[in-house]
Amino acid sequence: MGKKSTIKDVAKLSGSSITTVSRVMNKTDYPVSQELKDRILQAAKALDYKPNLFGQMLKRGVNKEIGIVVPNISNPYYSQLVSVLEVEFMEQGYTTNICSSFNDAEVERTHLEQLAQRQVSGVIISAVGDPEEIAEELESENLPVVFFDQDYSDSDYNNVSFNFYKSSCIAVELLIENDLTNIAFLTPSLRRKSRRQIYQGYKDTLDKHTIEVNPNWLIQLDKDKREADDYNMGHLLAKQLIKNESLPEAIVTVNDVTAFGIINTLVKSNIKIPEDISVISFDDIAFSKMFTPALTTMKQPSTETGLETAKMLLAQINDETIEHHTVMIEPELIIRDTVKLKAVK
Amino acid sequence: MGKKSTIKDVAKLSGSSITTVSRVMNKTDYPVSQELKDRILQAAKALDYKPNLFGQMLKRGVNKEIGIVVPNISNPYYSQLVSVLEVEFMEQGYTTNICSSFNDAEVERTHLEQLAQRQVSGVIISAVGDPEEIAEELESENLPVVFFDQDYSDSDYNNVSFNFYKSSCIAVELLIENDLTNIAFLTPSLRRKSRRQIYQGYKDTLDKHTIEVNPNWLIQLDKDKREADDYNMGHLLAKQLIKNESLPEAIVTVNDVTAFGIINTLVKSNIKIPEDISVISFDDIAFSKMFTPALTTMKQPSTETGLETAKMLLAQINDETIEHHTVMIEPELIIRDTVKLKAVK
DNA sequence: GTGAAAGCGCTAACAC
DNA sequence: GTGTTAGCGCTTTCAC
Repeated sequence: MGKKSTIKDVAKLSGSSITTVSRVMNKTDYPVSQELKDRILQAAKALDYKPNLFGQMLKRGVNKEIGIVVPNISNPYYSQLVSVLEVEFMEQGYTTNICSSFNDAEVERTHLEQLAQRQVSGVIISAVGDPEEIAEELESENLPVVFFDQDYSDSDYNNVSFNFYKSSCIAVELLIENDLTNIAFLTPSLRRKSRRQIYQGYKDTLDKHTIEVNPNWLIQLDKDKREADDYNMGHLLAKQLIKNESLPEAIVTVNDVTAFGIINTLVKSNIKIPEDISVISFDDIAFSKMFTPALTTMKQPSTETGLETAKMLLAQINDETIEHHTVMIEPELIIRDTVKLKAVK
Repeated sequence: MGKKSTIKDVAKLSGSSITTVSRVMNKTDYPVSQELKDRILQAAKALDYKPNLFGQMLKRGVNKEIGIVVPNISNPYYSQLVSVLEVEFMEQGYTTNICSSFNDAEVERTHLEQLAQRQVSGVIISAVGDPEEIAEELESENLPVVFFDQDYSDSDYNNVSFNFYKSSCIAVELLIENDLTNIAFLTPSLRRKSRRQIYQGYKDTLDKHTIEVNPNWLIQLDKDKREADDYNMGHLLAKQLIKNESLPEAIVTVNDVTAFGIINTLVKSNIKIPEDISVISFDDIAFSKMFTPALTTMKQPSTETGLETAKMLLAQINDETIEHHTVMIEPELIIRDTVKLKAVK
């Protein structure tokens, strides 16, 4: 009750030595007589002995713990993904340490430093700071790291990312196939690489079909607007769109929550979705199927992403390969009710 | 690069002793000549020295880390709340350790044991296992703990919970005020105490107005259905309701996601919300305002809950009071579009 | 089979 | 002001 019992207490109570207690507690295959083993186990139970982690770690120098750093755990995409990582690593006997950077490179640095101090076995990160710096820093500490979420496939990192470009092409193709060729692109900003990739897919696909892009149909918000609330971003974006004298037939936007904001604002202005305007976005969060009208979207499978990052990190830890890998997660088109499909003849 | 540098290395390089290095690195107000201090700091930087956490902890015996245990981080209510805790504790110089129990008491036990081993400073938990056992276990290790989410106000724990009963009364009063007196109660199950409290509020308020309760209007699902997916629960509940020859004027249900399932299913059967049936629920998650029709709901403020739990735990840690406290978070009625309001004359 | 003893990196009495 | 040293709880040679 008062003080925590230590290996010494167990040794004393069982009338043996700390060496043997250590051997028994760690279930090594070192030979210990059954009788002594029983006595020690019994003493340990009686004293409610639990090995002090810090004593162990200090000696062993390795910590079976994985650091996970994401921008914000309250974002459903990340919380879903982190949840996958939690069970995956638990099964492999690793503890997880989840940190939110709150989109602040400084906070991120602090977390990374703390993780290094704890001597975690590896780090999985959706970085907000400069990946180059992070990779260098971590690898100088011999910490395996895998990045996800952003596409660094042209650099030399361990990286699992999503094929934003292809995803965007598929989305726009769907629109065009259904005779929706007057297509707007709405985004809070084009700062993130993933968004630029989506935009590129949009442009290239339109080009491919020799469809002229109306320059009014690229709508971005002022860059000084805080990126905090995607829903509100969607609202602002839609209001801006409505100011035009004519409207597009379809809208491509960068994520589901922004799409919700756009659609709700449009509907309030008596614009019917998808009858008047079709909408397609990217993510497929859980709520997208509950939304009215149910969202047509390009699925970015968080489960698969989680599984792949975990697998990659574990490989790094176990095989100690220095080689870096990139895995690209492929999109899946989820057709629901926000894109007006051409009537089948 | 190769090995991590230790306090010894710094002492050697700076030509001083490990004691002084320790003193300088810990920024104690112990007097050290400016000149030596500079030399040490410089050496530390050159070697990229970071104190080994385990060495420190072993010596100090305290760990400025808080354990947070929730059923599932992927649930938006919890991820939101955990996010609040993260920033709150970060500001106080504590690290957080977030664990999901996945509604499994066994997993929860394991997490708690690990947290105890790490000698965290305290634990915040939304328990799935027996709180009595948990409290006893943790307090025998001198670990302050505060429970949230469930109402243990009649027991002697540190506890911040939500006034489910009052919340339910307010919800039902709103319905009655608007001449909606034929009210159904739909719930996945009545196993959790919080749900029984909501049910009790429903019954008592109806009683108070001497409104007869149609026994068909209490709908629960078979207890062997897994509680995993509230949305699907809502779907099942609504299907069951529709089987009746007549329909209620209003529905009370236990959380927003279940309400989404109910409403979408009703709408598919050409029942108009709120014209034909009004719906009110509990939570006010972020999506409730995005949903169509926007949900009328009793807000269970996760931010306030997070702030209160953090405050309570910090008080326990710092004041070392043994006294237990209970804080009740009060509900807030959020009127949106799912309850048909009586026309004002 | 078992245990004594060294030492992981650090802090804090205690000298000087 | 500065350094020596004991020891936190544990694992692991090494000797018996």
